[in-house]
Amino acid sequence: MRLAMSSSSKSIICYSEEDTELRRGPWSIEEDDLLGNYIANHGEGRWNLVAIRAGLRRTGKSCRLRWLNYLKPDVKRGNLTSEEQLLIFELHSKWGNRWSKIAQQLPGRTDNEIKNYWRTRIQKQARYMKSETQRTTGFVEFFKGLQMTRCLHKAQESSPSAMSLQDQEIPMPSDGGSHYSSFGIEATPETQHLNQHEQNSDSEHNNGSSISNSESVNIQYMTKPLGCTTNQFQALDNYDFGICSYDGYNIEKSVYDMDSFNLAATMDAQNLELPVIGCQISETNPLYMESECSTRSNDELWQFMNI
DNA sequence: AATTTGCCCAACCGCAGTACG
DNA sequence: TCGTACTGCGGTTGGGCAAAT
Repeated sequence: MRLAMSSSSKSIICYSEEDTELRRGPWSIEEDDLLGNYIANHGEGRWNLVAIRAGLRRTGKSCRLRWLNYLKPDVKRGNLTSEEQLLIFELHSKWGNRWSKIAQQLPGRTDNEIKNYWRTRIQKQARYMKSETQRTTGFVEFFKGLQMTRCLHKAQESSPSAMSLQDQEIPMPSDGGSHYSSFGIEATPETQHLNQHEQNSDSEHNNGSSISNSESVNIQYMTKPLGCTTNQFQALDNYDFGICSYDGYNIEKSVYDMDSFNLAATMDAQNLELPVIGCQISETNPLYMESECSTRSNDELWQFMNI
């Protein structure tokens, strides 16, 4: 009789040598060795056979998962870089929860890892949105920021030379709009309001477990387009992407208690019209976007509003 | 020092698509 | 064509750990 035991109580399984009961829970070093050695000699695939022939009391699915998420040599460890975070954000806005597809664009990162990463940000966002003061502004402002992001991308794609966001600078008010000046985004009343809102949220949340200022909306960073160099992302290291989990409205209500979030009323209050097709660039200021783009997010937003 | 809370991550589950006999 | 097995994917769970209380 052998006793297989891990720190997880659920994975304590007693079995005799002839016992065929499948093991569950965390993998032991011995199991990792068995699987790794087998795949090194025979290759991947036919996971049920792998499990049997490697002498593992695991399902094929379990073996596959362990290999792909942990044992595979090119699996990258450690925190996601700012570039990776931004790429995930962008790809998620394009593809939604297609984690495996997103993971393909991030060499060495697994879909599980990306999914976990995103989920933690979703949770942060859910709590953020639940905050009474955020309820009337946070989501809408964030959504507008997201739309500006996309507009900037589209504008860059359509006219890269004219849209050199790094080189151009639009004069901005000395306060209120300072968050947006570095990317030449015009400080609309909404953005100024947002800025004020950020300042308010500092005092409201910094002394508790709620989202800190570093997790609140900062369009300066959100609007950073893809394709920027590494050093241009340095600031991102100090800015968690928590707020970027704009899909927070997809969160299951029973889990995140989003019942109280009256988005429809919020939209009405903010005169945010949805959906608006297209992305237009102001003639007088090429860097100012008529800020609504038709996006998947809009579709989801409508779905959310229909809940 | 003890307890609670929140975050992170590994692993499991269920489902859908595909391959194959 | 149908049934079964296998594979891959996205959603979910629960334990470990550190920070907060």
